[in-house]
Amino acid sequence: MYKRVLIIEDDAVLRTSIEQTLELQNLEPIPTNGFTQARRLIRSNFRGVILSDIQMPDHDGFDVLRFAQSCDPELPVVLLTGHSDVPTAMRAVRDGAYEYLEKPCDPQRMVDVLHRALAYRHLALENRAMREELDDTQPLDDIGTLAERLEVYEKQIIEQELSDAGGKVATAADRLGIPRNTLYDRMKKLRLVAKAFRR
Amino acid sequence: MYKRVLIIEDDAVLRTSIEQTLELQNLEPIPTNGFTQARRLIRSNFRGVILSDIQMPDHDGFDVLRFAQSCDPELPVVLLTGHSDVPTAMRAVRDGAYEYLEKPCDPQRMVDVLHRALAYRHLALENRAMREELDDTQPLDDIGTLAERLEVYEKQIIEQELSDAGGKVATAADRLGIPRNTLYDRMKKLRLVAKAFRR
DNA sequence: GCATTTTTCCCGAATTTTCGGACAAAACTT
DNA sequence: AAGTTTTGTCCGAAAATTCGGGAAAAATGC
Repeated sequence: MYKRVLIIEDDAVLRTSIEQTLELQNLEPIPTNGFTQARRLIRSNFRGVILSDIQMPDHDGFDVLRFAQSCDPELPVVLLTGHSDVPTAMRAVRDGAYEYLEKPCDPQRMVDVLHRALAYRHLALENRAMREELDDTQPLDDIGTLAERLEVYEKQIIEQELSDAGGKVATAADRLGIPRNTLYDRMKKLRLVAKAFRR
Repeated sequence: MYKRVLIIEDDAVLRTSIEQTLELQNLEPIPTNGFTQARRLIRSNFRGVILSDIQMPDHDGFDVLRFAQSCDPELPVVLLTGHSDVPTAMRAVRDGAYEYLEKPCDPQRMVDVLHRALAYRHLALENRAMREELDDTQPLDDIGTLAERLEVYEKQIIEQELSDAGGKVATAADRLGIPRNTLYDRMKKLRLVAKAFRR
């Protein structure tokens, strides 16, 4: 499970306090003092979540939220808010923030929320990775004759074995249980050259 | 995105009120008056989340939570709690509840939380489905001669086409771009019988 | 630069696969 | 129940693939 929490908080005291709380709960805080510092860490494949103060001198929590959402709509942003700003925070939640926490907040509450956000993030990225893998294997349907469809697989298998053997046709043929010459025959038909697999 | 929310609430007035709130937000409430009634709807592939009162005459929210978790640890359970029970609810969250809502709660807050829970649920089930699909395509490695490995794929392709054609060998052969007799030849070699694909 | 390995191609025979024709049995129309 | 379609099987010739031997070209090692 993911553990990284990108903290965006200008108040050094509060930031350190949060850091300690998270460390005690076996999370990995990444402290930053504002949007500018955090910005370069926010990307679509960030394996963690964001915990940002909503009121800050240079940029506010909404800037963080907007930027994070633009990088990845499935990157959870938890907002820290003063009591007076609760209505604002609730609106932020409707705008895509994952959750808000009222300052000062119960540490246990904070880690509960962050754990949920991390679980969500984990699922979202795992999902994305699997989707990509599936896309690779999907386009093997519908069209073409049986022999044509099989050629796709044959090509994949031979490429795999050739790649494992570092382009050595002899060993690849061995692992495939066929004579060298036969593999050359197949390679010619599939327009494969051993050179492409040298390492 | 999923919309179903299984409501477990003994107070008919509150239940109806929640129902209306959810319907207005384009969600699909499934009202029940208690654990007994809800139990048969809770299963590992339930495409929605649970919203349960924590204090009820027959069984309490913990029974619901325990049962739901035993069916599926990734099935979110949101608990409704009176003000005095907040500490209990927070403990429940640590025990696996997705979130708690303090009664009487802001309707907007409720739908926000439910939406998050539904999004999580959606990801969790999608994930599971993809994992199964990937497991199917995985065992295509390492062992056997080239011809043997290809036979696995050939079998899959023919099975697929035969299944689509409802066991009609002629149409399957057509879709595969080979004569009927050839398909019979292949089927014999692969020990496939058309009967198994009739519907 | 020279020896050795490896790639790549060609040949031809043995084997396998393809595919059309034919046909009995089974299944379905009407 | 007769007629039509579909299934499943066998045959045999044409086509494709396999595979061992061989040999030139290219790459690699020393």
